[in-house]
Amino acid sequence: MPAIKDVARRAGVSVATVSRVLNDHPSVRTDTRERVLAAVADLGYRPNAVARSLRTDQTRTLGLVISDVLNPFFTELARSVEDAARELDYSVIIGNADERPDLQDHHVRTLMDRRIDGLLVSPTDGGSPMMLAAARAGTPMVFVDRWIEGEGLDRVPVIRTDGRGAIRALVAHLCALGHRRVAIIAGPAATTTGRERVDAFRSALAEFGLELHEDHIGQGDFQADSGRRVTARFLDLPHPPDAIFAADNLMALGAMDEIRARGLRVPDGVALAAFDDIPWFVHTDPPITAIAQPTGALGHAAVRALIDLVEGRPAESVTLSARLVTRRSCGEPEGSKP
Amino acid sequence: MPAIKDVARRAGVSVATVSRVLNDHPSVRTDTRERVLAAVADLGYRPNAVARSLRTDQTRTLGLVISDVLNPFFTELARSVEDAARELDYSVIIGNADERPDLQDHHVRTLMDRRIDGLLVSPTDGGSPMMLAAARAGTPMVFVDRWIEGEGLDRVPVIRTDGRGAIRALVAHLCALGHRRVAIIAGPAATTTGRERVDAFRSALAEFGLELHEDHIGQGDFQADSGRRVTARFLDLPHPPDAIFAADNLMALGAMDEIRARGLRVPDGVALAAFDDIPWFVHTDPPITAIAQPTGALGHAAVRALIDLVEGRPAESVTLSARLVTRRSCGEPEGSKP
DNA sequence: CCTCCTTGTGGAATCGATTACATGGAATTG
DNA sequence: CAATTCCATGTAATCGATTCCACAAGGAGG
Repeated sequence: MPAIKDVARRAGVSVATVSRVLNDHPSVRTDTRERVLAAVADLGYRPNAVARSLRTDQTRTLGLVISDVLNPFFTELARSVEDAARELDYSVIIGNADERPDLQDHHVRTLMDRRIDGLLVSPTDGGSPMMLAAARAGTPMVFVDRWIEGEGLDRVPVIRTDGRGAIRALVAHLCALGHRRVAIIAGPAATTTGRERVDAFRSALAEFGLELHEDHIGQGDFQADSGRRVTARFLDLPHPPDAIFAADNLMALGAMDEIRARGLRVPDGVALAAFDDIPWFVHTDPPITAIAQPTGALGHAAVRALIDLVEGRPAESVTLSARLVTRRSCGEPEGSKP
Repeated sequence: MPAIKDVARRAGVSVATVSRVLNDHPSVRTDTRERVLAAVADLGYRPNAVARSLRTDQTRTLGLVISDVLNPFFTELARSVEDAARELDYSVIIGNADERPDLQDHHVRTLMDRRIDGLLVSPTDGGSPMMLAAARAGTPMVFVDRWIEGEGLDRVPVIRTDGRGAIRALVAHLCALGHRRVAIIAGPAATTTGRERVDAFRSALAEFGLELHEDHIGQGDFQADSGRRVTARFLDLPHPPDAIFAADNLMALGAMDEIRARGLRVPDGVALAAFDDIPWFVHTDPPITAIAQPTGALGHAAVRALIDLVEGRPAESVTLSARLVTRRSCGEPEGSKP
């Protein structure tokens, strides 16, 4: 693989001149520039990004650590992050934490070792030593979707969506359809989104004069299996709920599984709704009512904030709004009854 | 961020000694080693991977270029590749080509610029100049799932799954359930998997005395929308098929959509099956019969082959077998009739 | 006691780029 | 026409590691 000195030799100039041509520095005579460009083309030369990074102390690379690649919400997020970054000539390295704090730390560590310019994290868990270290070391850092608190982390912008409005709309929808005993499959209490969604749900219910009974809060871990388990517990209750809200898409799928395994139908046996909309919800039976996050906007905003930080500009937290997508899993949509 | 010379200063030794400790070279006195290690811990020093890569000419990084991150098959593949690589102390940088040759080339180029040690590709399209260049430059390279032909590419190992057996089983299953007019939603002819699946399907049908009519071959592009379009065309035929086989999961979803939009039911109105099994197929109505690839094994085998190449050992192509997962979308499973 | 080998360590070259500074020639100006 | 400025280019330092080579000290063997 040719290096800059090979190009220099072939063009009959010094490496400095080649470098100047490559970074289009103004003071290079046109004919020299052309000679260099010709040599570059002849040799198929491509600058070594490793060497360049060492010298300039920037990699034009962003790290993205997500909690679960297999969750369509996160792969959509990753995709939009990559799109946004590419437009600004940055690359993205994705690390999948698989909801495991140790893996999350592993990825943050290797990303830091690679001297990425900035870090985008959707943290799995509260206590991450490497992330604190990264923040303290002054690495530009932005949280997406979830965030954690900690010393030195209060300056980190958070790009997230506020589900309160949509959750309120969902509760209104459930009420309108006559559901009264509603339950929630919550996410891990260690995650902000886990806690928030329960809170929002509880207060929305209160507004409608309903109560969220302790028995009707199930602890899940954002994975399908936990949705199944929690739903089983709900359905075994002497007074089972008539509507279940899952705090993420995977747990909703698990819930659906369990409901169907018991020969119940959605929504007649029990209504179901989920946080995080995904393409597959259209195709399930029945299509699932869900709260959709503006994933694309989230990714773009996160990249913009991070690059602002990277390039020395201040960045601010952004909160977008989720919206309710009504389908048939809670009962017939309003307009469609005779 | 501390560099090796800071550690050296603090430990009162030269950088050479620090480097030796870090790479545990044997000839370092125990007490020196401890002094250095203490300095490393005190400063929270981490070696700069960029500098190390420049010097050693290896990045311990693999590139993975896939055709569509939003397709669960590929995200599962990416996940297993990352798992396998991590076990061998390699990182993975994923590039999403989005089924676009230009994006694929972009990713191959930036990965090469970063001097990754090896390249894993599931190519989108036949004519990729950068991939040919990479192969010619001697970059270790392995194809997964799909592959392309070309000068210099015949030495590239291919890690794939052979669907013939499973497709034969699927055809047998369809026949047993009384389907006779079967159709296929094919993938792009430019991809090997696109062509292969049609061929295998056609010859399996022939074995059972059935013919694959020209009208019953629809051209898709591995995206949901194309599945919908092709299915619409099938159902508008004077003699519409009574079973549809989609060459990938996304197109199957599109097909399901169209079928349902017309008020038809699966499998009574028309049977449906897909290549590539995904978790969601369990949850659709009805659950979809699919051909499952051993994705985890595929990823592991691909990484193993690539690292063999990287470390100078020879590597061979591997072909695994897919298997049929019978669910209810083609009719009641055999044993369940009274 | 001298030579030879081993062991532990430091000095300096090196990887491939970028960039401050030096330099020589042409152009501009008084 | 001499002095000054500017333009195009080259020389060399630098980034942070690894590693070859040199060298000093200490032990073994004759």
